[in-house]
Amino acid sequence: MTDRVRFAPSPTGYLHVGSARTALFNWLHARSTGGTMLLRIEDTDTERNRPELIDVIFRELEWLGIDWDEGPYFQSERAERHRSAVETLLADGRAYLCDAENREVAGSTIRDGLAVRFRTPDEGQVPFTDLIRDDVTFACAELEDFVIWRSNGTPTFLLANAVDDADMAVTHAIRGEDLLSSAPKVLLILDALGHPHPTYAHLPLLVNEQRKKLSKRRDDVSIADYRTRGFLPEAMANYLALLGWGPPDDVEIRPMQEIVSLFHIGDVNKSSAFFDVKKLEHVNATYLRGLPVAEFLERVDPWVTGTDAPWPAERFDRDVLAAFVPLIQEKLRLLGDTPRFVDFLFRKDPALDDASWESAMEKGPAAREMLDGAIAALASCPWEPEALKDAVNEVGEANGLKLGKAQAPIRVAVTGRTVGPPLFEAMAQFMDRDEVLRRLRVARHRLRP
RNA sequence: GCCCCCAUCGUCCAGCGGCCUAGGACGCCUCCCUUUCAAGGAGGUAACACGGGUUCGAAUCCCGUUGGGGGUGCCA
Repeated sequence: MTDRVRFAPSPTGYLHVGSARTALFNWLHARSTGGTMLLRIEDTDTERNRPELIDVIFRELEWLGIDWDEGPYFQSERAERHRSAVETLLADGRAYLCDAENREVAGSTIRDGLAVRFRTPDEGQVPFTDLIRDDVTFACAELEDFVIWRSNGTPTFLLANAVDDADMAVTHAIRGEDLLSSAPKVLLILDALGHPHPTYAHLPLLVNEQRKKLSKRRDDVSIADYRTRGFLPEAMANYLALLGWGPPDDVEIRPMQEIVSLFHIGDVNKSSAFFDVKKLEHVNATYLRGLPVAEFLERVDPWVTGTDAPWPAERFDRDVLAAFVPLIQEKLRLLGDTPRFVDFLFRKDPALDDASWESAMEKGPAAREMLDGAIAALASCPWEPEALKDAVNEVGEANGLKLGKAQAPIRVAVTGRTVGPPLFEAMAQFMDRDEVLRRLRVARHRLRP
């Protein structure tokens, strides 16, 4: 029999990085063992459910490249199974009805307005094997009688989880460590119902800089946010796979297919991991650099054709961008970095960056002389990168400046920023002489006298 | 409080009794390259929480201490 795993999110918020990592590790286990990945929506909490988020969660999983073989199943559609399991437990005396004050009420069938609690044994142990943590044991005496059925007529997570895992023949429950202490309760239900136990694997938690469990409320962790900031899904998934696990050969950035073939759930480590955006960015930059131009253009499209693009839509030229990409691709960390590297091509006037102007023009050396000199020199020199470079360099030398310093005022005048593409290539291949001269004059005018 | 889990560079990962004067990656620093920024190249910084055992030998096994985290809901 092949392994059957499930990712079982509850639709109470957007998919966040912790859940995505759990989904990914389930998926990795399924794909690396030839098993089956199920998707189950645990929507038993009618108070908190946000049904409109279900499709969003599906889309984020797909975006990450996480697919599933069965489902989605919805716990809310399995109420009869849950109810009959509770009736069985009630009839067997393994559970009891109780009122709002938690007082036991006589009766052996579910009744409106009453909750049902599982009667935990007074003594004994609940040992279980965890693929990541080895043997874990809880004493029954430590387990209070817990609610399995709410007074509003819905099952709790503990009951639904046990029944569904049994019905769906789930063999491996791979989930976050925050659920570790709920395992013995589920196991007790499974035993009382006569069902086998799945094997557990509790993943180390993802934590913030305070080493607290990542929380949707206080931490910026929505997968959607990372997507809109310009992270590539393959970079995101690759990085997520590195949290709690590492390849035996230390090659961290690699195709997911290779990770699948190297992954073993038992190799996952036990301690919590900090989600490090800096490293994520590095991974992303590496993937960005490796993208063929055509592919890059496709991926970056939302950032350059969207309404947020810092230029009038009618001035944007895809062919120009396509030709320009090789000049900047290796400089980007996020897709979202692209606009500010290319905006000067698609605007009438460059978007002047205050800090850049300040450093290159105000306190930078000899900005006036450089602009004046460049305006004169570039008026007649051959319009090609080397000639432009030589011309600017000559003006610089005349003012005692090396090229690095000399080009700064020109760069800011033409592109609006001190950081950008190779200047002379950009000018020679993507702008004409008149436009460059015009921008130099405009900048010079601002600098008067 | 009680229960459970965890403990190697700032961070992530490797290490599964000798190959460890602890390795890789991110970050940071220095230098080289250089038309900015990157990229690339060469270096550097930096860790086995502590105390006891076990063993010829411990980062690796055991116990304890300390520290951190999770749980303790008619949330999941």
